[in-house]
Amino acid sequence: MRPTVHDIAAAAGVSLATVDRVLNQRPGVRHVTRAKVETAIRELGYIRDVAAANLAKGRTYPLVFILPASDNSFMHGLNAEIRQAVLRSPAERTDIRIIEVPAFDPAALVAVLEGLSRERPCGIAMVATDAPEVRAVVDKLVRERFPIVTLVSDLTGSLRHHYAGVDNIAAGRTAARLLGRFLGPRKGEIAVLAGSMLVRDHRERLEGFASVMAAEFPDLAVLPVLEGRDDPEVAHRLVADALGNAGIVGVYSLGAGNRGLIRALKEKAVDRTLTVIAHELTAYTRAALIDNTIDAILNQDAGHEVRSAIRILKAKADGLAVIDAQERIRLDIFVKDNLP
Amino acid sequence: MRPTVHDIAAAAGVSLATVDRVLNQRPGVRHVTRAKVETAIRELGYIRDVAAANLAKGRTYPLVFILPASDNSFMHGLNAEIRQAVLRSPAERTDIRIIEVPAFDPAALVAVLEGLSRERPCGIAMVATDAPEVRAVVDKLVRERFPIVTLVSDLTGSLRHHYAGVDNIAAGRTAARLLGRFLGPRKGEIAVLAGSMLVRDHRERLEGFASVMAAEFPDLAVLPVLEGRDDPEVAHRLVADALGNAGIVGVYSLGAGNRGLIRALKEKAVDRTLTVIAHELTAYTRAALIDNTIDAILNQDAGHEVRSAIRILKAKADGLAVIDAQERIRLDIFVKDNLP
DNA sequence: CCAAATTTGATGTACGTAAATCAAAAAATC
DNA sequence: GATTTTTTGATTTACGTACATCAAATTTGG
Repeated sequence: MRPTVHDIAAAAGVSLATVDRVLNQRPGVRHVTRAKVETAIRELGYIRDVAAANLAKGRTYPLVFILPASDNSFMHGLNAEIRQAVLRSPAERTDIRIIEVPAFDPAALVAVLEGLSRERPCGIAMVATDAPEVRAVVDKLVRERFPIVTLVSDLTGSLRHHYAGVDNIAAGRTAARLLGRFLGPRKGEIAVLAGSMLVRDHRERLEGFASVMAAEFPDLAVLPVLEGRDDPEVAHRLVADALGNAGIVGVYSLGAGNRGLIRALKEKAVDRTLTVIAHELTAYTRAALIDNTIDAILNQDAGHEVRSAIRILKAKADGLAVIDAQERIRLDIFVKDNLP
Repeated sequence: MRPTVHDIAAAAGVSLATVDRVLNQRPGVRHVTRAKVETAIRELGYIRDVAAANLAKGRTYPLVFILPASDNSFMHGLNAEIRQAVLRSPAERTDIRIIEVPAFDPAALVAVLEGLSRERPCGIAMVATDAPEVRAVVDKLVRERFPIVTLVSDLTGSLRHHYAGVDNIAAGRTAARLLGRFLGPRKGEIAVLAGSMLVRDHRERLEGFASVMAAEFPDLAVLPVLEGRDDPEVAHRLVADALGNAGIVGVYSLGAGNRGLIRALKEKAVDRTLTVIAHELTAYTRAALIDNTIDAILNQDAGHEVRSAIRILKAKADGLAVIDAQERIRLDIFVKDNLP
């Protein structure tokens, strides 16, 4: 049987009340007594029964998710996964609120974060916009002991406790490797379609992609990035235009707006053997993978990201450890044979 | 606030004791009364607080993991992950026991399962050996209300509640697709190294591999399977011999014993451009991926499989639902750029 | 209608922890 | 040494559920 507070009290030769004072860092305990209790805790290997404690406290975990108000499949999916988590709230003792902020707007994000400082949720998960002022508020909140995890898009250099998302540089590198290997001995040019180079994850994917391309596939030339603003219409136009260039042998789509990409490919490239790699598994990209318009899809599992963020925020709020391997967000690679 | 047993009692106009009798299926309640209580439960949307219930019951979950006594990296890793879970037992209220049985020995497995029928653990996770007599005991145990999940290797056609492992047919198909695409226009022969065709997961991988190869890559001929018995020495000999055939352009290693494969490749194929795809990420395959001896690794995450099996067995024991998406075991694809 | 059997209610204890109260003891201050 | 302050102990209640006991009410059988 694992030891209880009673065992600690007996071992330390103090009363239950004193043990409680030490455990919950209440005042009114001398240093020597505190030390005695802490020794007993260590020696008996006491671990607080979190379930019993939460029951006694009637504790819930008020969590806030901050998302950009972007109208693309991925953000919709992420939103849906959070709402799924809300349905599980009773069992998980969570109390989840979603706040949408204008996309690419650091000031708005900062304002929301400042507001939360007063509201005192027990954890914050946010899709970070990469800007110095955001970093500053995040660091301030972390110093005020708010657990914060970044979601999907990280805020490097900040004090955030954890990043629940994929390694985007590795994703770009992987895309380059697959594209390069799929193309084999062919020479030619590669079109890259991104959302915006102002978004950190897109920049990182491109960075990883370009570096592997340059180093390992010198026969393939990466063309200047097409910025489709994650909009299917814009993407369609840009790709359709680009495909006028007969030297293009491959396409890497590292952002959203794949619906436009797919349409352009079907119109313009029926007779050509383009190799195409895209990000994010949606109904559209899935269909395109099956009908061979796309050759591979790189994906991050939004459900895993949300569940992981919740687990981590709860653990941080309780000062508990997490299982690192469980919280690593993988880069899923799909070809038509391993679709879920 | 979510409703409690008290609310149910009040709503149904009965006492707490009666609600308790209904909830825990104790005798001594008339049909009409039972129906009243059940209606109240439904209408208030009552969900039992599992944490509080477990606290009151002093409940633990005695779980049994049955593994083959195979001496390969994957099984060692699986074993290690279970021991990690044992370390978390206090917090998770589990009580995990590992039983090793001789590999490929249905009779031994059946004997162990029969024994468990008396011991009454609240859940069983097993690496299944695919044999009719095993299926029969598993079905018998399921009918006796034991939660059972198969781990890594499934027992299709049985009544097991869940399979915590990858889709091996899809894995084989994926390997074929990657190999075929990596080889591009090259023609030649493909060597396949397996452990044993008596093991279901190996048979399935081969089946998936061969079908995609035949259907989509007619220029690549799959050679007869080399059965390396998951033994590095045997694998080394077989592969070294096979590489005498200059027509071989690719290798698919779908089992264990990759240490032998890698050694043979480094000795015999320095001057050749073989494309190699192997299963299971270990220290050896990882190194080989990095030094370009292997081109891609397909992997199943043993840690995820173990944690998933535990979650599912606990949920089944409590009659709770699971999050399906969370329990899907993915086929991880690693190239040198997305190694964890 | 009475006795026996069944069903229901009332109540208490327990699980491990949190949190509060009040009294008692010890330490610090003058 | 008396007084104030700080520290500690003892005890109680609560969280939501499980489970046991005993009494009371209701139903059933004869």
